[in-house]
Order: sequence, then structure tokens, then C-alpha cells
Amino acid sequence: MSHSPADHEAPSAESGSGPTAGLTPAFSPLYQQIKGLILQSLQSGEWKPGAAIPSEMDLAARYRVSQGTVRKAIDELAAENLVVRRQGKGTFVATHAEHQVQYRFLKLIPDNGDVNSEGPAQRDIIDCRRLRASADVARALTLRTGDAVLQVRRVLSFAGVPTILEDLWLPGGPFKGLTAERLSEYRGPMYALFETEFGVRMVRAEEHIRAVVPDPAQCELLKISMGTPLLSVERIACTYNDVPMELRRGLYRTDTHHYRNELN
Amino acid sequence: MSHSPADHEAPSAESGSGPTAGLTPAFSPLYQQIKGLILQSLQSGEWKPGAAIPSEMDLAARYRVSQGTVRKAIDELAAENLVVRRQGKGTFVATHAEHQVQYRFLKLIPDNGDVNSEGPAQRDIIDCRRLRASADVARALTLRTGDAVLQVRRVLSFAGVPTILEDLWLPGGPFKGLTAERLSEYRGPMYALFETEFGVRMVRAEEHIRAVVPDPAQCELLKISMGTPLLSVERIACTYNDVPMELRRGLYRTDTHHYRNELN
DNA sequence: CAGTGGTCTAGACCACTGG
DNA sequence: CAGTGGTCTAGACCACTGC
Repeated sequence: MSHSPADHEAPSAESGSGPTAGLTPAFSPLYQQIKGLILQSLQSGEWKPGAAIPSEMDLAARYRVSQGTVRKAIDELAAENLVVRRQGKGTFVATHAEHQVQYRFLKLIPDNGDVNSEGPAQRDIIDCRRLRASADVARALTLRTGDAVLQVRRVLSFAGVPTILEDLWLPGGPFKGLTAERLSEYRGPMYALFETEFGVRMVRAEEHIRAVVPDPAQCELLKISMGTPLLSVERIACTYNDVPMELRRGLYRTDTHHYRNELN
Repeated sequence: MSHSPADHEAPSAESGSGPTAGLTPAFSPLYQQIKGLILQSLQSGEWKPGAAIPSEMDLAARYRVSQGTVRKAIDELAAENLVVRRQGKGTFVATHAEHQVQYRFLKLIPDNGDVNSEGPAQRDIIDCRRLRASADVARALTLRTGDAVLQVRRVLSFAGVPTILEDLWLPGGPFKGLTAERLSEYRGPMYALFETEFGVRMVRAEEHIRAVVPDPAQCELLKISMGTPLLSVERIACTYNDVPMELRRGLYRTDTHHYRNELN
């Protein structure tokens, strides 16, 4: 029993005999199983966003494995931004509510490159209503057509200039009780509100980008002239386990800002 | 001397006494120094793209450190896509010439999501000439205005439909001898040609994206009607040590394709 | 079968944080 | 000072590759 750790709360690393009972024997390293267990605790809310998780030694004892194995599991969670390590202090559950990285998923930056030069964004909620999901919205959120969804439309302005017009759709269930008032009162990132008020933590997202010409109503809201091309950014944001929890369709002005992306 | 490895080719981990002689004492972990040494060998061409680098044991012996330390260094290089590990075979210098990931940096995909559905792209070189760098091109490539650069203009077509029109600029020095013939003859990714023929390996890139309306000449080349909005994608690609070696300005059609981006 | 990368362990020591 | 994460080591064994 070289690395089959223990008995009560511990995983098995053996091929084909462990809890991974499936068609593929699917050998899974111990640290991956530990990662899975930690992930479960994160999802279940055992450790809340912003709070510290147990120390590596504690987790090692809990799962009956060595510190090094726990470390490797946490390394991966940290690489996925699910957790933040701080030397001398501990490991903390990542959150959207801190570090003044106001918009973690927003890749639009001013052309001068300095995000801080324009101060905090002004956020105006144009509309906020409950309705039934259309076919495409339902598909994106893995709901059924007609299920209850919350739709929000808002404009973001930087340095007083309307720059982003976005619609977003949230599944009605998890976001029961969300109102325009709550949204407009709240200081800080929307995703932080989702975290603290609804226990929904956005972890990953995917964006599909196109160039479009806006219609008159959209031009009106962004105070731009007809014919100005805009970036159309459709985002699907997911919680743990890639469960989609938000669909967002944004129109970005790109005459004073641009979408910045790094490729590796 | 707990982890000060050795004498002849080995680094020092001590703060302020090592080769990192600078203003900041800058403690640097051993594995970072090893990573730096491996990086040097990659840059210098000691190990060519596609070839295997020495085994972890060999490197450990060479640098007089433990295998675990070499491993951690290689882990980071692998995470940065500079190197590829293959269990049972070895660790290989990454290259653009394999794996049929035809365009490693191209994020434009067909709306159906299946990159393979449209077969290999058709590439038509419109123009290829040597000229003197304008101010903005020179700045992007860290050259001086008026320095020799090579400019290439081409159209990429997918399933017979012209989809991308791009101009690219390369520094004249490193790419001496590159001609339109070499480019059009070559099968495979352009970056693979750069690697094998000019020893320039693109490692990282940054893109700035905007929505634009093309001018008549551009519409002509892409065979689209006036007023069709396009994605403007400016890319700066770098070799090792973030030295910029290519400026690319592309116009992407987004009526049948879209730019896909993942956020973490 | 030998050689490679991949996992796991146990223990030592270092650097940082806060009381 | 004790507690945390961070580094380094040495050794064992596993999984995969190719001869």
C-alpha cells in the first residue's frame, strides 16, 4: 500500500478499484482526487469566498496524505484562480470582491493602456425584468425554453462617456430576489454581489466576438452616430463544474478603447 | 550550504551574492535559476525545435541539483508552452511545425465550432516587399524609423471564402532572404517556416481588437460589400525574452466566423 | 528490458506574517 | 515566537515508450 492513503475520508489511487467506477479504468493520481475533494468543499460552501481554507498540514492530516500531495492539488486550484496563496498567512478562497480588480473578465481597456486613468465606471441600469427564456437564451444557460430568467440591461460609462451597452440573462432560480434596486445600490463588481447574496461564484467564461453595426436604439443609448461599428461580445460565465450561470451580450465602443488579449 | 548546488555550471540561490547582481537583492529560488539556464540553451539553439532536451536526470547532474528541482523548472517551461513533455519518451522543444494545430495564435473559428470542417486554408499572397519602417511599425518592433522591414499582405480563405486580410511586418535583419516565393511555396504554418529557415520562434503574442468599417480596397480584396463591419486585430508576436519580431494587422470577417476567447 | 516522465513520501530548512 | 506557505532533497515506486 504505497500511496493508498487511508480509510474514512480518503480517496483511492488504484486503477479500476476506486470510486471512479466507469468504463475506463481511468487511473487518477492521488493529488487529482484530493483536488476533487477540495473542490467539493469549495462548491458546498464549507469554505466561503475570501476565507482561509485549512493549512496544508491540516488538509494532509484530514485526507491522510503527505503535505506534498496536498500542495500539488492546491497548486492546480491556484493556477485556475479558484484559490489564492499568501505566504505566511494561508490559502484563501478566491473572490471577486477584493483587490480592486474591478472587472476580472472585462478585457476592454482604454487606448492609453491605463485602466486607472478614468476612475470607477458609471453604471446605469436601463432595464431589469423577469421573463421567460427564449430558445437561444435557454440553450446558453442549459434551461428549457420558457423557464424563468432575469434580464438586465445597463450602460457602462468611463470618464463620463457611454462605452458599453450590455444585456445579461440570469437563471431565475439561483437569482431569486435580485432586483434593479439591489443592483444599482451595490458598490463593487456585480460578480461580488452574486457571490455574497446568491452564493454564485463565477469561475470561468467564454466569449464570442464579432464586429457589428448597431441599430438606432443602440446608437441612442451609447450616444453614437449611426454607422459606428461596435464589438459584439457574447459571454457565457460558469460556476464550478462549468455550469453556465450567466449569458451576457455586450456592445463595446472601440474608438477610445480596445479589447486586449494575450496569447500563449 | 543547504541548497547551493555546486561549482562549474551551477547557479547560486543566495540572496545578494549570486549572479543577480543588481539593486534588489532579489532572492531567486534555485528552480527559477535552472529555468533561466534551460531558457538560455533554448534561445541559443543548443536544443532545436522539435528535438528532445536532455532527460531530467541528465539536467540534474549537469546543474548539480536534484531531479525535483529540474522538474519544477521544466514544469514552468511546459506551462508556458516552450517545451512539451511526453511520458516515456522525453521532453521536447515546442515547435509550430507539428500537431497540425495549423494556426496556434489564430482565434477565429467557424460559427459551427468545427475547425476541421472547412479543410486547410487557402493562402494568397497579394504583396511582399522590402521597405523602410514607418514610425508606428518601428515602435511596435522596437526598431528605428526608416529601418528595413519586410511587409507581406495576404488573404486567407476558408472553404473558398476570403475571410482574413492581413498585413504583416517583419524586421529586415532576422528575416533576410525571405521572399514571396518562399512564403507561397511553403506548406504549413508561417511560424514553422520562420523557425526552420530563420531560427525565429514565436512564443507569445498580444492582440488589440477593434471593430472597423473597411475601405473600398479592402472590400475588394475580401469580396464583401461596403459597410460590412470587420474585426481589426493587431498582433505583436514575440520570441524568447519578449522581443517583438512581428507586427500583424488583420481584418477578420465575422459573419460566418467569430473570435473565440476563454477567460479564467 | 532499460530509460523516460509522473507520482508519492518524509524530512529539513527558508521566507513571510502576525501576535 | 509559532504558524503558514515555499523550496530543496533523496529515494521509492508507477506508467508509458520503444527496443
